[in-house]
Amino acid sequence: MYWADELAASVSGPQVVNDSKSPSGTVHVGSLRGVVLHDAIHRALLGAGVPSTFLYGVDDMDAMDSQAKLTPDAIDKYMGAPLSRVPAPEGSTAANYARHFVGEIFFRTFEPLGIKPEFYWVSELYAAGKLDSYVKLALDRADRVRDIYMRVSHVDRPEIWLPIQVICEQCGKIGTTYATDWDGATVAYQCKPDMVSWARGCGHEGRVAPMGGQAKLPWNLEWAAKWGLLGVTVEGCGKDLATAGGSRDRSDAISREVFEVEPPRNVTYEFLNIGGKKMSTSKGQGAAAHTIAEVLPPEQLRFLFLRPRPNQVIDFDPEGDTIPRLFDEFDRIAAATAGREVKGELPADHERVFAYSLVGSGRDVAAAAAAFRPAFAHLALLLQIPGVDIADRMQAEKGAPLTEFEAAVLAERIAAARAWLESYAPDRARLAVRRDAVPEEVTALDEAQHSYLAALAEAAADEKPVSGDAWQTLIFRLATETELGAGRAFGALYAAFLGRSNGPRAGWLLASLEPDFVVERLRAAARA
RNA sequence: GGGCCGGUAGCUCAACGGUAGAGCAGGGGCCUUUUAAGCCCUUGGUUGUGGGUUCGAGUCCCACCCGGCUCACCA
Repeated sequence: MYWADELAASVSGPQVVNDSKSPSGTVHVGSLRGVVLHDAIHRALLGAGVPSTFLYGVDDMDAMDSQAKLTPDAIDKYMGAPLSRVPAPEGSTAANYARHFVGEIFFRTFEPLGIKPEFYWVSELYAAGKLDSYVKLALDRADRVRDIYMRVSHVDRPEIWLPIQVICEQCGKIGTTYATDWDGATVAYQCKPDMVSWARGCGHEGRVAPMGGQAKLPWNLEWAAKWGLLGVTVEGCGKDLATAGGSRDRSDAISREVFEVEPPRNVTYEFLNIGGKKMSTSKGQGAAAHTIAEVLPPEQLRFLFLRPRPNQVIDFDPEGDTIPRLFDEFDRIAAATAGREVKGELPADHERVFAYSLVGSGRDVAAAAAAFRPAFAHLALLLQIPGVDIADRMQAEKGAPLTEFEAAVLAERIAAARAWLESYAPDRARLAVRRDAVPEEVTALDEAQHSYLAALAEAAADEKPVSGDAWQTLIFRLATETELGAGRAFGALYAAFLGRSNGPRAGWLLASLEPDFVVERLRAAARA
């Protein structure tokens, strides 16, 4: 059984699925894995008749700790401040930094994927006082928290340490304060200049009631507090958090022992690597979620994450064959789901994988599976040939007019193929006329082919064919006259202009180039 | 050091415990005005190593070797 269905079959009662994101930097594709997985869980629950709510929270009370996106003068002022209080980058209309990066950019990728969670912002939960009871519990039971840190993770907190992070009343930073002395209503705190290396505190000291948004719980406690407050029953997390003695273990223990709430079911998921290496935000290119979304239509993007098991690493190399292969594999699974015979082995639950990859849970899976889908690589090549009516060609391939759905798929794939050709496609997928020089592949041609090129050059100079048809006729006529044969004649042409052994309909290709260039190249290639 | 994932054809990968497969690459074949941007055929394997469970193991268990990521400060 598919893992999400298995999970759905094993729970009882209404479920609350939660996922969250700390918005401190650019959001890359890997971040989408959790989103898609949680959506699949949510859909599996609903499909099994289990009432389910899907929540998505933004941890925007976290301290700003990435200066990559700040201007130099803003670094000093805002590093260490809660993300909800850091201004958005210049030019953005968003209310703050978190709203900009998550609200304006990341969330935009959700909708096309058919993912519609209920969004919430943690800073608002604090401001509304909804987490106050958890803050109080954590402070009252600080000794238990310290014990858990020690026992679960071997992290030693001094006795005066308190599980609370106060926002400095003077400089507004949260990453630089150290709180002590909980008296049941207020804590003392110091805003330390050297608390952390990445931000400088102002030195202010004071007492404050850590309620109503004046302070936040440290990460592990905040996580557990959200579970309690929102009644979360299922929440997966990346393997970095799920490691033994790591974040998840600490939060689970805090949930049970400090807040006395059973933690949610976990689904640990692996990372997505780019070209075998871990994703690097600094490298930028190819990693940002919204960039990949341009090259992969929603169904393929969902499929990317749903085809492998959650705990399997995904290697995504946009410059390799990952993208075309993803389309082909999707189409293969679709064909299998439609009951057609396919080559190769299928995953055990291919029809479930296919269904969950579709955008929108209400869709007719059988009809979607049976729909005509043009092969991605084929499309990418057709796009590069001058004068091809793709819609026409596709209709001919299918043998019937495209349905509205199929036309939409086609449009989606054309856009994706264009984007792919522009940014990631390897040279061998690109059809480029070698304008600079005669391709060296020409030297591999035999004497008959060289004479053919010479003969064609002279015939072309003489007859000046203009249309694709005229060129095509000429090409064939000479191939026959010289007894070279069409195959080898075309091979010679492709070598001379493209440096490859095959290519698009040669007549139309040559007709799309300047006549002088064509004749000159034919002559040069004949001599090569 | 702990955790997770992987090691299967030359390459990239697939395979509810039930005859080890696909794509690409390689080899062979198929065009007289063209979906050769295609199609057909084909070579290729001691599934990292050693044990164990089983009628049966790529798959489950144990140990080990190699590689990758991750955690161990913060979130």
